[in-house]
Amino acid sequence: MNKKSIVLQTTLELITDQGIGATSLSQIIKESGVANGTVYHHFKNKDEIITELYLMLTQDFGTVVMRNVEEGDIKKQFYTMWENLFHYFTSNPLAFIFSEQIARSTEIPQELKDRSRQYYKEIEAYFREGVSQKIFKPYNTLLMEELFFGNVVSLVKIHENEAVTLLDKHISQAIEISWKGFLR
Amino acid sequence: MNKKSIVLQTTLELITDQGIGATSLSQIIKESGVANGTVYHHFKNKDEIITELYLMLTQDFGTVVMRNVEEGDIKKQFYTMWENLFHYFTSNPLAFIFSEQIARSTEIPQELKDRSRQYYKEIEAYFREGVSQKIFKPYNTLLMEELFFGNVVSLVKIHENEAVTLLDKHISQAIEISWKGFLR
Amino acid sequence: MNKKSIVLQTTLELITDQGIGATSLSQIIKESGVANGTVYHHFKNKDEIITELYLMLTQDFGTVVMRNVEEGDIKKQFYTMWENLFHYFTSNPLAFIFSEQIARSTEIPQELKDRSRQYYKEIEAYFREGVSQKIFKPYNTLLMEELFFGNVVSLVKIHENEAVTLLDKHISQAIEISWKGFLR
Amino acid sequence: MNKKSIVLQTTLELITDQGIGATSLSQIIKESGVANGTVYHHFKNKDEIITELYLMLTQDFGTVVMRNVEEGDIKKQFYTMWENLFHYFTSNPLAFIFSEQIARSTEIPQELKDRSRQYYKEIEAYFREGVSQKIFKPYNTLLMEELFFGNVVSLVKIHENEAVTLLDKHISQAIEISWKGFLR
DNA sequence: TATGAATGAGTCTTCATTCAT
DNA sequence: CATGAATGAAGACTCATTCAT
Repeated sequence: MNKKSIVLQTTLELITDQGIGATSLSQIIKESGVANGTVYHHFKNKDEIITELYLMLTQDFGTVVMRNVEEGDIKKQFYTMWENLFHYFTSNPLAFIFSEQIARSTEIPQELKDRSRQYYKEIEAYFREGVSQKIFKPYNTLLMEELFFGNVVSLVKIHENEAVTLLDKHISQAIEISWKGFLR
Repeated sequence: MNKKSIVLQTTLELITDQGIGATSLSQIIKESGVANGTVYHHFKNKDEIITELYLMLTQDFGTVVMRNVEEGDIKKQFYTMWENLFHYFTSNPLAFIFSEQIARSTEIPQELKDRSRQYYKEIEAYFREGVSQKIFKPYNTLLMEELFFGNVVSLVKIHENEAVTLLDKHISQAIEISWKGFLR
Repeated sequence: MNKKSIVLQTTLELITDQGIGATSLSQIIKESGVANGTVYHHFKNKDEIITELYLMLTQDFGTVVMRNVEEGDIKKQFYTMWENLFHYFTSNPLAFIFSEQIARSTEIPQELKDRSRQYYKEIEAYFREGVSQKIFKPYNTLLMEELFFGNVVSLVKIHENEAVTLLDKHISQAIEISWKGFLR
Repeated sequence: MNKKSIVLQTTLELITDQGIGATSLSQIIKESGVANGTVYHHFKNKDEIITELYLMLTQDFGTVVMRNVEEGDIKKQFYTMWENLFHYFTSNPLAFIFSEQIARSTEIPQELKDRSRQYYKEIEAYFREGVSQKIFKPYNTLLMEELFFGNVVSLVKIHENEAVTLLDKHISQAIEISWKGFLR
């Protein structure tokens, strides 16, 4: 494992722990046991570490939502997509933090944000199909996407909250609530 | 307008603009035109400014959700609560930022967070009532609250997005989607 | 003597010794016994220290050349101006370094440079007068100024050179050479 | 063109642009596209690059002044020497920068400086001859050299100044002024 | 001959905070 | 109430240099 990977890994751990803003380069350096200059040999910037991490984490973001989504049953697809996104976020806490913290941040170049928004395209197509099949009511598509996404996020936040234990049935309930909202 | 108010006001503007983490005391001092020591005369800490601001903004947080919520019709209550929260957030962007950013922040004392979660109590009571009236399906109450809250947040985020213009019908659609999810 | 003056004085000494480029802020801090932040309380920048020093040193630059220059005898005026400039530079080594090092530097705002070039105006008027009195040959005025200035600089450089001792007669010789060049 | 030459060439360009002090090795490496270690393979030091460059540029320094200086007429020799030096500096801007910047710099070993001062010997001999021919007044020889040299430098500086266009007649005037100064 | 990973001292600067007035 | 001088730890980043390949 080379120094670059060590730096990335350390940064990932620190950020997951403390958030992006609270993580200083000095900390990354101290924690990773790598020399000051070594970091700057591999990364132009502190931001570049974040960016690279971001790309690493979100490169499969687009595909993950649609994984195992089989043609045909709209409802079944909904459940799969929902669970995909939920498990992606819970098993990649950093990806979650990133998508929540960075998505809106002005210090991330638009081009980068766009790349992570790619997956919306497929979700949008999904909702359009649901509407044309007369299963969903013809709501505004962007609205549907955002609410869908927001529902998953809500559940992930509950899951993150250490004071609460999330059971499978709660997940089922959440998906059910989410699903019912869009129906005719 | 006294110096203390000036500091608070300036801080509010800076934070709304840049977020909490990116706002330094030096910046507040420079922007407000108030002297270094004056800030420390009124506030023990940088954190105390944030805290005071937070309390100022959230003191009506609890009541706002339940404003004009008339006894009786569960559905009508739902719409009123939803709109209350939505308008509160859109007309108090800072309150929104706070509730989004601070919720997770480790630098805010639990006691403070709890205080802002006060209003949940009333929402919780509302959902319990809806369930007992057999209008809502008996989902987990915390789950219902969070999804309700998350739906409003989703719409506020769309509203914040400068590239999108949110029409009244979209708000209606969002509330409808939100409402339908909880039904039996 | 307040901290600001101490910083300026220390900087002056260090720069005279080592040149501008070789003088670091850390050095100034260590040498002056002033705290890190104190320097930045008084100066926005490292450059601002230099600039302030520059203005301090060059504010009398304009007047110094023409000091004690009595109306009438062109030749006598020449000798006075020459000696004025020479003594100014030798007794203000930093002013000399500045005018040599900074004059051309791109990091000094034009406005600042212009201010120090102010004194040229008076020298220019002098040469014009000498020409109209048919004492000087009608050379290009800018050329005369620059050569005059350059002659003084040459002598100052010899004076600075530790290996050489400059006698009064050498100064006289230099002025004489300088003077004769411009005659008809 | 081998890597060593590339490094030297790049360094030359950067220094001409920014001066010696402002030119870092990192910059040279970045600009030349040569690897880190490659530079250190060819040069022991950062200073060694400067030194080598300096020697490259100044190796003909001594001969250049005396080029085409024919035996006999002192005045004609003077004009030739003057023009030689002037054209050398204007066509080798870096050599000029070096001779101006390095002369004073403490980081250049005395031995190196001396080597560049070699050419003074010939000029010194020239002035001695002029004096013994009773054409020049018996001024101190070092003084004459420095003033002679300084005059050329003054003209080069005018030439460098982008705001001014230097005509042939100005050059003639400058040489004439310079020449007359030394006469009996 | 050429490469680039690795280093750590050093650079300028920002920050939250204290204290005497 | 209000000021601003003073502090020093910590921040991001640059630099010249070494070394294994």
